[in-house]
Amino acid sequence: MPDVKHFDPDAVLGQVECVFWQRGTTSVPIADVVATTGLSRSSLYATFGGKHELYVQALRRYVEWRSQPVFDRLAADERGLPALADFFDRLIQVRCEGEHARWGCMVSNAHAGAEGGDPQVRRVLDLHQQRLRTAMRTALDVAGAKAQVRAGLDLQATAELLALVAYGVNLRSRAGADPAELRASVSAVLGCLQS
Amino acid sequence: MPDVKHFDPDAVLGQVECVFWQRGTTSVPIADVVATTGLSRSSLYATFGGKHELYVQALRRYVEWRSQPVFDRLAADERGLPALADFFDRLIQVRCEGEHARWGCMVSNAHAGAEGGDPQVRRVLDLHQQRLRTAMRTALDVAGAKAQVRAGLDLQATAELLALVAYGVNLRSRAGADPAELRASVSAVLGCLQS
DNA sequence: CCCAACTTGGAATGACTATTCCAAGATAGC
DNA sequence: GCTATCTTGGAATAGTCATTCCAAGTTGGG
Repeated sequence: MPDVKHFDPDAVLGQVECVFWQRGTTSVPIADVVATTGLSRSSLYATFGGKHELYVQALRRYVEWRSQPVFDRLAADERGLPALADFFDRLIQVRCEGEHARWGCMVSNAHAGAEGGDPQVRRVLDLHQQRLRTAMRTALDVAGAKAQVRAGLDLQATAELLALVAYGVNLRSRAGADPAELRASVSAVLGCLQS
Repeated sequence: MPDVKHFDPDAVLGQVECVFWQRGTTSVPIADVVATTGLSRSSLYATFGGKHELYVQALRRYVEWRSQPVFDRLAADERGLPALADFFDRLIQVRCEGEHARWGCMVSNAHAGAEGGDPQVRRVLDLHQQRLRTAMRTALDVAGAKAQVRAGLDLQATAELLALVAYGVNLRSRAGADPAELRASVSAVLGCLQS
């Protein structure tokens, strides 16, 4: 005989994700979350728990819904080096224009903020890093098999390097970096890998 | 006939810089700054203004005292590619061990936080980025003149790339990245540049 | 149609925050 | 040593924050 929820928890979590993504966690009062989602404090606390648990759930949603599909696309792209170029092109585009322009990456932002101190958050950050590196590595393996990259390259270290570059793009885009310059930097590193 | 200050403002600013560097700005109550510096609220406000102005001054101090000397050393190092390797070696070491281990870079941290929204902060961030890129470019020019790097390299884009890698190192080090992996990534990019 | 179980909105709470203010203390020139 | 002027410490203020609580409303099975 329980009453049913009058809203869609996952849709709400998506809105919360956007707020925290753009503005971080400490600078968003719970009142703003209430205003954004349209539901009341009671419903928020009853459904998601406190502010911190809400943030963690939003961060997890970001990794699963925003990052993972992009990583999957990269890993599934059989073109090798062009797949990597495509990944970075899309990344820079998302970071610099459109709905989420200049928001950076929610995971990158969490690295720098006080959120990173929390063990739960740290685990999500590590998961994200591992998945990104794995996707990079997969694409690099394809590129290696196609002899698109120089022989004798340390593919694992290169995968990690490309992940670092992605983090750099995320960071600088938030501060208003010129997308053309970012693209040139990516071209520089991908060009260097080329055989 | 004025009384003289009973403390050294610059030494105090150094302490404040460390607190904000490690913990960010929003998660540090002014009470903690008072406790760290040992002086009173009155003296803090009278000398530096409010919390935000204090943060900006600390950030500026960080750029001038922490970043700039490192950039200068890089730009003055006439070895070319080894100078860049040395820069990254020292960077990773500072970020992963010693007094400031896992603090990241105060400027990188500011990129991701809510601080980046402030125009004054943004200007410091851009200044830092420009100086870092310039130092990288200088070292790359030397490397180019010595024919240490591949011909036909876009040196400006490569300088920007290396800056992005540095930001990536700063970010990941804060989340506990393995210094050996970071070093391998740096080796990968520097190895690629080599002729 | 009724009722138990849940949701909801909004007010209330209590802790914490940045900032200001004032009386007391310290200084350096005269 | 005296005094004008600044510094200092701590209390006071006003605002904001996350969280809790309760009365009223809503649901769906019997």
